[in-house]
Amino acid sequence: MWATGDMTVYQIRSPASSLPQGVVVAASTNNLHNPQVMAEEVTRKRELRLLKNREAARECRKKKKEYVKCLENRVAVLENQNKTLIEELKALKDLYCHKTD
DNA sequence: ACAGCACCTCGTCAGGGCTG
DNA sequence: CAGCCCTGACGAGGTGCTGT
Repeated sequence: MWATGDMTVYQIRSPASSLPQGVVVAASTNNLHNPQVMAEEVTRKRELRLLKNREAARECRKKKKEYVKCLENRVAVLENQNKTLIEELKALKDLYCHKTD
């Protein structure tokens, strides 16, 4: 998504390092041997990834909250329907009893 | 007033699933 | 298969309540 232009891209997966999550390291061919530029790039990528994940987590929680609210509404609707049906059944039973008397 | 507890929110990590 | 997104799990910090 945010990998750019003529960068060559590779990946480091090292849980014990200071980069616990998978970090995509990208280097232009120009800066391949410049450690400082490489380090800055790593930091930038990590911050970007954390920012995106932060927002994704917010969105995920929001979505979950809405889902739960939706389920609660549905429960309320079904409870009302159930109540109505029980009353209807009761009325029909009463009617039937008086008919057979 | 304070400690202890339960509960909530948020950021981060890990890992699975999807897509080009 | 790499890169990305989504989401469960976890820990940290904040808040309100309750017993002492």
